Amino acid sequence: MASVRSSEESGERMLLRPQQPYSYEETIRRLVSFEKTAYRSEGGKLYRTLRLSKRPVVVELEWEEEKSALAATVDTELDDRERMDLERILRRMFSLDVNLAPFYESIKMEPRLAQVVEERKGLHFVLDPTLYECLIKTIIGQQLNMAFAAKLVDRLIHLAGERLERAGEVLAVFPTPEQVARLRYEDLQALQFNRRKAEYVIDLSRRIAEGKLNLDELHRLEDQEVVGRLLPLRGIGRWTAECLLLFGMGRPNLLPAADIGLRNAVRRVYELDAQPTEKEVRQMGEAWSPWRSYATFYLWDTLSGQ
DNA sequence: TACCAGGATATGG
DNA sequence: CCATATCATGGT
Repeated sequence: MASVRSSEESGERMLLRPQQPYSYEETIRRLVSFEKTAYRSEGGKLYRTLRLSKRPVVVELEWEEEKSALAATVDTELDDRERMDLERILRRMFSLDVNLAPFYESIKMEPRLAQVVEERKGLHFVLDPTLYECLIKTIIGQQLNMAFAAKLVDRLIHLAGERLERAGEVLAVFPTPEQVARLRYEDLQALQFNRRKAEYVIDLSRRIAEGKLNLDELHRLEDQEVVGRLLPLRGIGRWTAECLLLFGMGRPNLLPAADIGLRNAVRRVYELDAQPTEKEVRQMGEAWSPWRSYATFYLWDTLSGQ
């Protein structure tokens, strides 16, 4: 994909064309309502810090309507490797290469879900840039309402990550495992983490920092193998492992059937008298294969906002 | 006030 | 093996 160097500033800008159908508006709407921390939204532009191979940068994102492309701008000059890095990261994060046409075609058989999908045409997953970030954010989000969970994530980032300045504003970078490994449990308790959650987050980070756990190895495993590999770790249950497969890895056919949010959404969309059981959700979800992740994602989206 | 949040674990039966 | 309490806070 072409990247253009601006002559006026020292930064540069690249254009990334997504697989259609793609709705930047829908995708960002969900992101902004759900992720109060990692992204900063201002005047139609979105800011997010990302780690390239050697250094963190602030990336400014906006939709370029005439070219139907995502425009990414950084205020620093990138070398070839960083440029390729950034493009790869963004294409993956914003699911730019995921073709939803087959999903939309197959979902026509499910009228109620088809309605939900129709209202959100082009909505794509936004993945976390790293499996580590995804795992930590998911653990923090366990059991908590999303607003509070976002607050805790924000506090962790500002405590442990570097700070970058962009247009007079300070943005924190999601910390590395090494940075979190250096914290004490009490540091996170002071941020209103409960003791156990402070242990989950720090112990996991230490394990990774010490080289005893390599999350990137998970990429080559099947879904169920990934779950099996993660379950023995303290603080990671099935739900958390599945969230990693969804929001860290973008696996297409996951169904977190026990998830309380999904069950509430299914109840509403299918107008059931009672909250369906995990088993019932699993049975209904058979019909959504091999797009169960996206079906889940669209159902989750019915919960936020409205 | 009570109860639930896009859970996981420790403990007791 | 199953049931229940616990967590730390915000929203309803």
